[in-house]
Amino acid sequence: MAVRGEFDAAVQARMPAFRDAGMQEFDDLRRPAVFGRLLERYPAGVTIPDLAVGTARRIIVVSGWLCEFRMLRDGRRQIFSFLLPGDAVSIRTLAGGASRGLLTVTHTEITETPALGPDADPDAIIESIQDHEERLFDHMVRIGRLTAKERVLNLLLEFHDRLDAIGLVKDGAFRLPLTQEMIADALGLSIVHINRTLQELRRESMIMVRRGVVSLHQPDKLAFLASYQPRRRPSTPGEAPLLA
Amino acid sequence: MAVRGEFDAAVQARMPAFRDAGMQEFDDLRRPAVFGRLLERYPAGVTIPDLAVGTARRIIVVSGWLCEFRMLRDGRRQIFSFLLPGDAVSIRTLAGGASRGLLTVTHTEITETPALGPDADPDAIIESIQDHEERLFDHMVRIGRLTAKERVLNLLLEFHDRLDAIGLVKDGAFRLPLTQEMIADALGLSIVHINRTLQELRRESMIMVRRGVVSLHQPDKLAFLASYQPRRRPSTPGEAPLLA
DNA sequence: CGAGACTTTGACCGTAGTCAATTTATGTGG
DNA sequence: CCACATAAATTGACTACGGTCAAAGTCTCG
Repeated sequence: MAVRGEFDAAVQARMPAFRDAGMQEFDDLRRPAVFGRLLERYPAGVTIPDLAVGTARRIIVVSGWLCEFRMLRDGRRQIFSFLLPGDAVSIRTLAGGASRGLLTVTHTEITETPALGPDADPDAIIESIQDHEERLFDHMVRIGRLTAKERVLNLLLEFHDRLDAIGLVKDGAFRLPLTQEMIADALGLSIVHINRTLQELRRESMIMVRRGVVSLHQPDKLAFLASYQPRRRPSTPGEAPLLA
Repeated sequence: MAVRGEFDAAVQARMPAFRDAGMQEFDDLRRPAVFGRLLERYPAGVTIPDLAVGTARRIIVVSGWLCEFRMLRDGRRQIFSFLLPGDAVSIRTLAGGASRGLLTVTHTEITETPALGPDADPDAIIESIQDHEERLFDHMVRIGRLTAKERVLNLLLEFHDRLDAIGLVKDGAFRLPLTQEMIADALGLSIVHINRTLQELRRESMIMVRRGVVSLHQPDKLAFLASYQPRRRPSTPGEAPLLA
C-alpha cells in the first residue's frame, strides 16, 4: 500500500520515538488507527478546520502534502511553507484574525500529537519546530533576495532533500504535486513567469519535468547557482533511514 | 535617564511578570544589574556573538534596536526581523552553518533569560515567541506579495504599532534608526528604490520623515492601502501600559 | 465527449534594478 | 569651530526582470 510505505519512511525518519512502536493495520474507516492514534483524512484542496479562538493543536503529516498560506483581501495569496509526510505544525487561531490557513495540496492524512504527555517525544517535537522555522528563513531569503530562476531551483532543491530524507526520491526523481500557481504563490512570482522560468530551466537541462515528476541534474552545481544551503544532515549512523 | 524609561515601558508592557519586581539602579559598569540580571551592552553595528554549536540562548532586548539577518556569499543580505525593546529571541548555532545573525542597529542592551527555571514566565515567553513568529509571516507577505510602496508603508505601520505598545510613540511620531539600506535589505528591494519610494510617500504626504523621526498621516487609511493587519491588541484593561 | 482546470504562448507594459555621479549629513581631529 | 573623511541620501539615465492581458492549447475526469 503506497500510503503505508510513505508513512513508514516519513514518520520513522523524523520521529525516532516511533520506530519501535507497533504498527496496526489500516482499514478503510475515515480514521484508521495507526500507532494507536487517530488518523484524519482529507481530500486535496480543502482547508484544515481551525479550532476555537485561542486554542492550539499540533499536527503531524502522515501522508500527502499541505501548505501554509495567507490570503489578502484582494485575492493575492502568499504560501509560507509546504508540509510533507513526517512534518509537524501547530495551528492556532489568534484573536487578531486570519493568520495562516492550512490547505491540503493532495489527499492527506494527518494525526494529532499532544505537545506534552506520555506520547510526546520532546526532542523530536523541538527538532521539528526548529526545522520548520529554519525553512521559513530559507524561504524568506528566496522571495526577498533571489532571482526567479534561483527561487525555483532553490525550492526544488529543498524538496529534493526533504523528500530524499523520507525515502521519496527514486533515481534522483521525485513527484511534485504542485500546480504552477502554487509555486508562484509560494515564490512571490506570477504564474506566467513561473511557467517561463521552468521552461528555461528545462531548456538549459538543469531540471527535467515529466508528468509531475521532477529530477535535478547535477544538484551540487544547481545548489551553487541557486545559493542553496542544505540544512542539517546529521548523518549520525543510527539516524540513517531504516527503510530506504 | 532615557534608557531607564525605555526599559520600564518596554519590558513591563511585554513581561507582565516583571511588573512588580524591584528595579535596581543602573551604574556605568558594562553589565549593570537590573532585576537582578546582568545586562550586556553593545555599540551599534556589531554582531551578537554566538555560542558553541548546538547550544542556544534566549535573549531579551532591554534597549535599542537589533535585526536578524542572513548573508549570501555574493553579499546579498536578507533582514528577517527587527527586534525592539521588550522583544525576545532565541539564538542558536546550527551544525549546518550560518542560519541567522543578530546585528545591533543602535547601541543596545540585552539580558539573557532562562527558558526554564524560577525566573521564567512561561506565558510571557510563549507569547513573545508567537508574536515573533507572527511577524515573520507578516514579513513574508510583505516581500512576497506587496508592491514597494505597500511594503514600506506596511513595515512603518508595524513599527508604529510595536513602538506605540511600549510607549515610544509621541504625538504620532517615532524615531526610526534604520538606514535606507537596512530597509531595503528587509523589504527585498534596492536601496535606490527605497529612496524613491520614501520620497513618493512624502510627496503624497502619507508619511513625514525629519531627521530620523517618522510620523504617519491617517494610519487607518494607510493600513488599508498597505494591506496592513494590526496584530492582537488585547486591550485587556489590566494590560494597558503602566507608564504611558 | 465535454467541462473545467492547468499550462503555454505572444505582445506589451511597468516596476524595480543598475551604474555612476552628486549632494547632504555625521563625525572626528586639530 | 573649522577642515576633512566617511557614511548616507539623492539624482539621472538607462536596462531588464517580471507582470498583465488575452487567447490558444492540453490534460483529466466524469
